[in-house]
Parts: sequence; C-alpha cells; structure tokens
Amino acid sequence: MKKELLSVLAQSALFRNIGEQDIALMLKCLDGRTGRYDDGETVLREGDRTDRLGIVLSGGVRITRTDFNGTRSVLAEAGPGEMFAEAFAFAGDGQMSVDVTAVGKTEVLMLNADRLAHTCSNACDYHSRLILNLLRVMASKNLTMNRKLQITSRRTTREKLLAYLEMQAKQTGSPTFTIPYDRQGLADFLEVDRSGLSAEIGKLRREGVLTSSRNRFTLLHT
Amino acid sequence: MKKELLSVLAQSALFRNIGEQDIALMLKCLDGRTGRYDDGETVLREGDRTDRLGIVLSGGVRITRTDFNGTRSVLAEAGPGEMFAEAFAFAGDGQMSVDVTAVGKTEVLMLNADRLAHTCSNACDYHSRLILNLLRVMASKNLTMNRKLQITSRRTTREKLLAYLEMQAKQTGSPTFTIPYDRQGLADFLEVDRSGLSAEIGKLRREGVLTSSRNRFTLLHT
DNA sequence: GAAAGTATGTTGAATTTTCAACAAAAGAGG
DNA sequence: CCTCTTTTGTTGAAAATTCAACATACTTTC
Repeated sequence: MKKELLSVLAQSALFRNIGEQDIALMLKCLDGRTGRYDDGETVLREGDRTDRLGIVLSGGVRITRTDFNGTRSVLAEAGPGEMFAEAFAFAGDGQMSVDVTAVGKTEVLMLNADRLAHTCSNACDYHSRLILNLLRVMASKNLTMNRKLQITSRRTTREKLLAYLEMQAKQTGSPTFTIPYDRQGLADFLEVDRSGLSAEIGKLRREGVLTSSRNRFTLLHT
Repeated sequence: MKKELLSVLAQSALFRNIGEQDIALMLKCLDGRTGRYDDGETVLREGDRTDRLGIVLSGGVRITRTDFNGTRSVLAEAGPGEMFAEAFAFAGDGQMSVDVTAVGKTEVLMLNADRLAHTCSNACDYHSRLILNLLRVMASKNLTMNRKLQITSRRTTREKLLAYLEMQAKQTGSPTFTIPYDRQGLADFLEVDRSGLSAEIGKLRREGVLTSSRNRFTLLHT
C-alpha cells in the first residue's frame, strides 16, 4: 500500500495509536483489500451481504437509502479515515439495508470483520488496541445517534431546538456556545422547516429565553 | 455466583455460545461485580463516569433522561440478560448522559470494559467469542437506532407510518405481516398522535394503499 | 351471554408546521 | 464603496398535527 494511504489509516480512529509499519503487517492479517471507484459508482448495494467493513482511503462515500416511493435520502457521508458498513458486517446476517456509493474518485479498504474481532496467533501485538478502537468508534456512533434520536423524537420545532441547544450548552459546559450549523443546516439536522426555525428563535429571544446572533447562542436563567 | 444467575448469563447475547463453567472463569478475568438494588434505586447517575458496562441478572433497569424543563423520558428498558451502558463505557470519556434506575428488585453485573476488550493471557479461550458477541450486540443496537431514525426523521404521520410498514414488509419478506404493537404502542413508537394515526390508517385503507385489521397489515400493489 | 373494561375509529377546534414569496441583513469581490 | 450573492428573518395561507370528547368494536370476566 502506498505511503500516503497508510498515513491516512494511521490517523484514522480505527488505527489510532498504532504505527504505520504495524498497520501494514496487520492488513495482511485482516485480509485487507483495496477497491477503487469512480464518482457515483456503487461500493455496496442494498440487499448485499457483507462480512467486511470499509474504511475510506481517499475521496469519500455516501450512505443512502431509497424508500418505497423512490426517494433517496442521504443518511451519512464518510471521508478519508472514516469507517462504514461496520454495523452490517457485525450484526446478524450482514444484509445491507442501505446503498454505499463513491463521491468523487474514491479508494476504500475493506477489512474482514471476523478476523478483526479475533486476535490472531501471529505477530499482531496491536490487535487488542485495534479492537478497543473499533469498540470506541461504534460506541461513539451509538451515542451520536442517541443524541439525534433525543431531538427528532420531540414533536415541535421549539422542543427540538431547545433540546439541541441544551445539549450543546451541557457539552460546552457554558450557557454560551457556537453551533456548527447555519440556519438551513440546523433546520436539516433538527428535521424542521427553516423559516419556522428562524421564527421560533425570534420568539424565544423575545420571551427572554435566550440571546443569539448568527450561530452563537446564550441560554438565559437556566 | 448462583447457578440460576449464571444460566441467565449463558442465555444472554453477550455470553452466547459460551458454557456456564467458562463464564464463571471469565467473570474473574473481567472483574465482574454484582450489585443489588431496590425498586427505583439509582444504578448509574447522569454525569457519572463509568468504565464498566452492565448486564441485568434479575429484575430490570430503566434508562431515562431528564430534560431542561424537568421532564423525564424513558429511552429504553433492559431485562434479564440484556446489556446497558456499554456505549458510555467504551466511548471517549465514559460520562453518562442518562440515568439508570432499577425496576423492581434488581441484580446487575458490572464488567470492566477494558478487560473485556483485551484478550488476556490466561485461560480465557472464549474471550474472542465474547468480543465477537459484544460487537454483534452493539452493531444490532446500531441498526435498530438507525431504523428508528429513518422513521422519526420523516415529517408527517403518513410518511412515518408508511416508512415503518415498508420496513416491516421488507423484513418479513411479504406484503402481509403482523406488527408487535397496538395502536397506542405504534403511535408511541412513531412519535405521533394515536387518533391521528388511526385516521391516517383509515385514509390509506380508503385510498387502496393497504388493508388491515388490528395489527395485521397488507400493503397493496407494491 | 351480559357487563365492564380496553382498544380503535371518528370528528371538530386549536395549535403548529410547512410552503412560498419577499424583505432585510451580512459577506464577498471587484 | 458599490454590487452581487448568500443567509436570515418575516409574513400569510394551506396543510398537518394535536387534543379532547365521544362512538364503536373487541375482550375479558364473572
């Protein structure tokens, strides 16, 4: 594998704290196979079974789902160093319920999930480290989804917004914080209408619940 | 540990395919500690750090979250053999963002997460199996949340309902299937109003999209 | 099999969201 | 500084959800 791709892996969450030379050794053990795709090409198709998880080496992949009336919605994207399809590779039958397609010219590395889960007898000293990293990534994704679920399960724009802002304040440890979204982005994340969101923010401001300008918010008398 | 509790573990997803005598040995290795709680007692509190994950031995636990205006919402429940807090134990700092309380007289087993992730040098032949089981459980939870997110991220009752029914049909492999909820239960799961849900089902029936009686549905001309 | 209790369906009013269109503000680039 | 573009805020009408109340259907129990 090329030097610069190894360095992508070395910086990825899955191989964190493992040296490049050790990674190179482990790839054999994990039956690592690289694949190259052009923009829009399918990496994994809905209905496929996979016993492999992927890591983006260059370019990126988009995880989408096509619903009953043919509408495609984007569930997630993964860039260099990020993992995908791990839930399918490890859960019961490995059957994908989503499509994975390349965004731009893309290289991915597919690793054997079983091999990853079993520490092998040979030189893989860092295998335990790898497993711990894997668990960490899956746990983090878990928490991220949990947070999102907390929000989308609210009924009104106001509740969703307040739930989100409260989370951010708690995470920051301060009632004043900056969010990583513009209005449209926030509306998409909360799954609400942008104009309704703007209106709600204005209302909360007038009610004295918060102050804000752009993407900087302060929650008052909390 | 008592015989009947060991058998609970032997039937749990985490220890699946590991014999009771082997489990007993592994528990030492995993620094397993049992705790007993009365109904309503706190097992883990929001803000606590934990490097342990829990398994319910008897009774049950309820995972709740208290939001900004003091409302408590139930995120999940776990019964005998089920795992909890694993995402917090493995993710970054282990800080809990939820409360875990006992439902009825409850016994839980707490296992050291780091020990679980590292195959140890001694007799734990089944440690690899254990890790694979853990990955499987976490992956399944991941997929479950993904499915729920698919649904709650829709805007209207109709879309949520159809998304759910479509999923069930796909899972069953047949346009006719039975769902595990009554109307109120389904409404809670979809996060919508029960009466509105009933109305929507009636409308879809009149439009010829489906037929249904009680909790049995058939999707037409799919 | 009647009565009581629970689940489901139905309806109209109040609330909320969405949608479209536009106004105002902020930022970028010459 | 001015123009062009993007982002944010505002508004009113249409659509959808929620809420409460009640009617109907189904189950359970005696």
